[in-house]
Parts: sequence; C-alpha cells; structure tokens
Amino acid sequence: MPELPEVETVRRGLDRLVVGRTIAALEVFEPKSFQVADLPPTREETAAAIQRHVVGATIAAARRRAKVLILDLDNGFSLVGHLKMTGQMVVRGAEDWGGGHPTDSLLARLPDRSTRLEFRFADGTQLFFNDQRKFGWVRLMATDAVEHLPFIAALGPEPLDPAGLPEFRRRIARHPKTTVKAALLNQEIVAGIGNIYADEALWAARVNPARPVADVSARKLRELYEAAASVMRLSIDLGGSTDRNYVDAEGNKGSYLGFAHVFRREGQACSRCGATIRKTRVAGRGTHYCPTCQRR
DNA sequence: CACTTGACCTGTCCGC
DNA sequence: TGCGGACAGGTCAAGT
Repeated sequence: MPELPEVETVRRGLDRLVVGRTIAALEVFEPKSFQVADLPPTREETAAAIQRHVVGATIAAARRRAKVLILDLDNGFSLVGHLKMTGQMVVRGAEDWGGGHPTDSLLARLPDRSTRLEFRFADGTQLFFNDQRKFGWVRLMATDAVEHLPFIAALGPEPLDPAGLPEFRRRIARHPKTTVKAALLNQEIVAGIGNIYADEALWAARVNPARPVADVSARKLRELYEAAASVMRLSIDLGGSTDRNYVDAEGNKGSYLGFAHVFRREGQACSRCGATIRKTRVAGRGTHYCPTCQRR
C-alpha cells in the first residue's frame, strides 16, 4: 500500500495530531511489529526499553524519508516506522472518544484485530499502529543512528526533489538490463515510488514498463522522473491512494485512484488515445499500461 | 554479479 | 454456500 504520497499524508497528520504530545504508555499487541535496535526481541528487554526511552518522552517531530516514517522523541531516541502493504497510523483524539465517532467508523472500533501497537498519550489521545499482514514495523533507536540504517543510507533521490535528477540518471544507468519498471521500484535508484505511481508515471511519460533501461533515452528518463513527481504531488493533494486498506492519520481514505489513468483500469479506454488498458506482469508485479501510447 | 522468484502474513475475490 | 487458488500497495533472502 503506502507509497510516498500516502506516507507523506500520514506524516502531515501525525505532525498535526501527535507532535508535542507526551507518551504515557505503549502497548505491544504483536511483538513482531515492535523492535528495539541492537536488542534481541526478548519481551523483558523490550518492555524495559519502552519504560526507559518511550514512556515519558514527548514527540518532537514527524519526519519522512521515502516510505519511512520517523517520529523523533525529545530524549535522543526515535520511532522509525514502515507501513509496508497494509500498515496504518491512526490517531484518536481525547476530545473524540466516548461516543464522538459514528459507531461504524474505523476510529470507533479501535483497537481491532489488526491493531499491533497502541500509544497512549498523557492527554488521553491514542495512536494506533494497525497492520493486517504484519509486514510493517516500528523500531525504537537513537535518533543519530536513523540516517545510518543501511537501507536508509542506500536510498536514491526522491522525485519530489528536482535536484535529484542527475543522481537518478547515474543510478539507473548502472542497471541497463533491468526493465524500467523494476528500476522505478528499486528504492536505491529512486526512492518512494511503488507499484501505483510506477505505472502512472510510465503512462504519463509514454514509456513501456517492460523496456530495458538501456533502451530508454536520457530525455525519456528525465520525463519519467518529472512524471513521477507530478503524479505524486497530485496524489498528496488528494490524500493519497486507497485501494483497500490505506487511511490517513484521521482514518480518512485517499482519492487519487479516481484520477489514475492506468492503475486498476484494465479493460477501460485510455484517456489519451482510447485504446484498451492492459494488465500484465512485469518485475513480478501487476502492471497496467496503454499498449498504444506506451508501445515503446 | 544482476536480476527474478519466493517468503513473509492476512484477507478478499473469483471460478468451480 | 463452500473451497481452492490467485492476488494484493513492499521489501528481503534465496535461487538462477
């Protein structure tokens, strides 16, 4: 699920809803979802680390790098989170609980079967980490160490940064034989793009997803990078894409998919040329494209 | 070495 | 309606 626009939308919500609040308790329903850096996942040690470094700390900032969320605490530690496919970070405010939500709303039902972590703040606000498939995680670690995490240090430029274009070109050029779609999904080449925005950017730049990188011109690569930025900017404006699970920090769905040109639109007419959108498999992922506009 | 495939989990949808 | 199988927005490790 969450790609850069969804994670950025969540980050903005957390910035508004939990920054400045003090953590009173953290309940771990699923041990696998909460890790402490440099500690084996022993229940006792995890509980001790929570008591020492999480309880009593105040959230100082909500940051994002690619698809990674970073909540900095005011004590030199950070909570680093990845939502993977089905993760959610949802906040229920103190002013709302006790019947403030319609009984059919997501917020009213939490915690539910998919709730893996629950943070309770001193003012009664709650932050839930829900994750149906348990692929996501939240990790407690020193703030100084975050940028040195190997997978974070290796990330490529983000399309929203126009200055990253030369670096993107250098990095993608090292993979001449891979398909251009696989390259867009490789976070070490360009960071933050997932399956939805890869397909949308390829459509916008009129590039066939299965083309080898070596066959894509330098001009097309620039168009791709800029197209990725455009689709992701639009998506952020629309609150991201909700296919099934995704919601923002307030439990709201995103509406980008209503504006998507190819993703999940197989069988429909291409908005540019009228040809029928196809779905195939590229780089092991469901891939949507227009066989006419994206012939090459 | 570089790229592709399976695994991690749970849930849903589709065809028989 | 029940059941098996494919598939799902991400990323690793293992395999070719």
